[in-house]
Amino acid sequence: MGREPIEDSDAFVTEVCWHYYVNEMTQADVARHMGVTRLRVNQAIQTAKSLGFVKIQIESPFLPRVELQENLKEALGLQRVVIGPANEADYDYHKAVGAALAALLAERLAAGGWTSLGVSWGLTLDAAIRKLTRQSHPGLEVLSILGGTAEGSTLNSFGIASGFANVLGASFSVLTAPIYLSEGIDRDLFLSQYALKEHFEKLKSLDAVLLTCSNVSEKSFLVEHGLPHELTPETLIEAGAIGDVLGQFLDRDGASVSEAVDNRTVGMPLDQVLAVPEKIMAAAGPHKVEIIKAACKRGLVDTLVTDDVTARLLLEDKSVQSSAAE
Amino acid sequence: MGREPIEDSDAFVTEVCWHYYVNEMTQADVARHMGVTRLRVNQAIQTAKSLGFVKIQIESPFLPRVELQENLKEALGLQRVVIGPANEADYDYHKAVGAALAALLAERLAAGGWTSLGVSWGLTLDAAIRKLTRQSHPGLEVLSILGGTAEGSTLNSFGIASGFANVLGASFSVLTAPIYLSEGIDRDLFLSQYALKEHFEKLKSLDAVLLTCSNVSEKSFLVEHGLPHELTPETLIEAGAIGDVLGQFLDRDGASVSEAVDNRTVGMPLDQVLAVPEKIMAAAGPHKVEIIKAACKRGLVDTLVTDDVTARLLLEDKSVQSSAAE
DNA sequence: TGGCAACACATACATATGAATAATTACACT
DNA sequence: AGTGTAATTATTCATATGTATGTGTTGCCA
Repeated sequence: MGREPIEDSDAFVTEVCWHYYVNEMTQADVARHMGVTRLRVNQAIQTAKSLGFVKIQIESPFLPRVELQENLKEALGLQRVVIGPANEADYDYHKAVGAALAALLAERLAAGGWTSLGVSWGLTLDAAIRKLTRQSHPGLEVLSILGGTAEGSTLNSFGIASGFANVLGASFSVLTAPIYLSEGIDRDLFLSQYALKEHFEKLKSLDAVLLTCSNVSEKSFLVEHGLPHELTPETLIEAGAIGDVLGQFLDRDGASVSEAVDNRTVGMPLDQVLAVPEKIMAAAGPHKVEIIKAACKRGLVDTLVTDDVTARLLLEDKSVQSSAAE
Repeated sequence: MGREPIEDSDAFVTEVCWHYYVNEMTQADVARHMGVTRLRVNQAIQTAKSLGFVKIQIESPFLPRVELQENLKEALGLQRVVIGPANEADYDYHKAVGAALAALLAERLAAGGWTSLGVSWGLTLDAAIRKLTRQSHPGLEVLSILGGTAEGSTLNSFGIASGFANVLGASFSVLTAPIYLSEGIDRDLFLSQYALKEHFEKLKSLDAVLLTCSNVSEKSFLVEHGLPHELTPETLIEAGAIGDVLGQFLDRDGASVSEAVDNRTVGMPLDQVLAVPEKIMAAAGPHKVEIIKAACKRGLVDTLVTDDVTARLLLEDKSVQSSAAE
C-alpha cells in the first residue's frame, strides 16, 4: 500500500560513517558525494551509532576517577573497582556502566586466560555489548548463568549470551529455562535433563562471571516480569530481602532470605559463584547501593563496575556505618 | 612573564571525552558539569582526537567497496585487497589508507599467529598508528626494516616502530642507521656490527611486513630528504626508476634499476622480502599507481591497502594495458 | 484515471559545535 | 601601586547537525 521504504544497506550506512568519521567530511559533503540527501546521511549515522556499527574507544577510560576507585576498593574490600563518570543532570547509569564494563572486558580479554565466561543478563550487560568493539576469541565460550523470562528478548538470557559471543567472536551456550520453576517441580529432576545437565556441568569451571543485581521493586525487570505468581515483592521484603543476584534474594548482610525460592531458581547457585576465580559485578544507581554492598559482603564481587554517583553513595554509606559502629 | 598556561591533565581530557561520547552530553552540559568553559571542553575534545585518546571504530569497514576489492584483487593477482573510501573533494589519502590499514591490522592480529612484524615508515604508517586502538600483544616484536633520515622523527624509522609497538603492546627493535651508506663504505662491514647484525638476523624470519612505496619526486619524503648528494632524482629516472620500495628503486616491471644503489641501502633487501609469508603494501594516490603495479609485479605484495580513487586508477590502467596487449 | 496511503525529498528551524574576538584575570616587574 | 604581558574566560559569529514540516513521488486499488 503506497510506497515501499528504501532500506539502507549495511554497506551504505558503513560508507556514510566512513566518510564522516574517517575522512572527516561534513554531512552535507557526504550527501553530495554519495548522491543522497543530508537527511539520509544524518539518519544513517544515527542508525550506525545505535546499532553499534560505530563505536568510540577512549584511551585510559578509568583515569578520571582513579582516587575514587581506590577509596571504594579499600572501603568494600574488593580487588578492583572501575568507575565510569555519569551524566548527573540526565541520569542514565546504563550508559556509563555499560561503557566501563566494555572497557574492562576488552582489557581483561586482551590479557588472555579466559576460556569460559558466565553471564547474567539485563540492560547494563546489553549496554556493554553495544559498546564492545569486535574481537576474535575463538577459544572462549560464553555461558548464560540465569534462566530467562518470556519478554525482553535482547536483554534476556539468550540475547545477552549470544550478543557477547557474537561481538567477541566466541561460542556460546544458553540456559534454556525460565528463572523460576513452578511450585511442585523437582529442581534436581528438571536439571537432570541432558542439555541442562551439561550446561550446569560447565558452570562448575568458569574462569569469570558477569553479575548484575537489582533491588526489590518494579524497577527490576526480574521482579516485574520474572517472579512466579505466588511470590510477591512484599513477601520477599517481609522475609528481609533487599535485592537479588541471579534471582536469589539477599538480606543486607548478604545472606539468602529464602531457601525455598533459591531452590526454585534455575541459575548458578551463589555458593558456586563464590568459587569462580573472577567475579565481576556491574551495577549502579542509588536504588542498588544496598544490594551492591550485600553482594560484596557475601563475597560475590572481586571487581565492581559502577558509576561515580553510586560510588560516592557507597562510600558515604560505608563511613556512616563506620561511625554508627563506634 | 605574564600568566602561566594551565596544562589540561590527561584525566581532565579523558573525563571530558567520556561525558561527551559515552554519556552523550553536549559540550555546554559537560562544561557546566565540570565547572569549566565550553571553549575548554571543545579544545579538550579536539586535543583528544588529534592525540589518539579518542578513536572511532567502524564495523565491517571494507563492506562498501567489496566489489572493487574483488575486481582489483583479480586484476593484480593478489591474495587480498582492502579499500577505504577517500574524500575526493578534499583529497587526502593518508586518512583513508591509514584507517584501512589499522582495521586490517586489528583483524590480522586478532587472528593471531604473528610474532614478528617488519615495518617500513612514512606518513601512511603514521596515520595507521593513530587510528589503531590499544591492544596487548606481548609476544609480538615490531622491527624496522629500513634505515631512517635525520628529519621527520615521528614518521621515521624510530617513530613508526616504537609507535606500533606502543599501541600494540609489543616490543620493538629499531634499525639504527641511515637509509643509504656513503660512497666508499663497505655494506657488509657496516652491517656486521653487532647490533645491526642481530637485527638483520631477525629480519630473516619475519611473519609479516608493512610496506609503503613512493614515486621519484619531491612528493616523496625519502627522495627529498634521504638521498645521498650524488644521487639525484634525474639520474634515477634516467636509469628507468619509477619509484621505490624500501629505498630500492624499481622500473615499471618491478626490476631494480641500480644494483649500486641497492648495495648502499640499509634496509631489508627486496629479494628477502619476497620470502616473508605476509606482505602488506599500504599506498595510495595517483602518483603511486605505477610503483604499486611494479611492486605487485615484483611479487612484493600479498595484501594491498589503498583507497577507492587509486583502486579505480589501477583498474583502468590494467584494462588499458590489456587492450594494448591485444 | 483518480484517489489514497506511505515514503522520500526539499525546506525550514532550533540547537550544538567550531572558530574568532573582546574583556577579564593572573603574574611579573618597576 | 601602576604597567605590561600572556593566558583564560566571556561573548559573538559562522557553520554543522538534529529535528520538524511541507511538498512531491511512488505504488496500489477501485
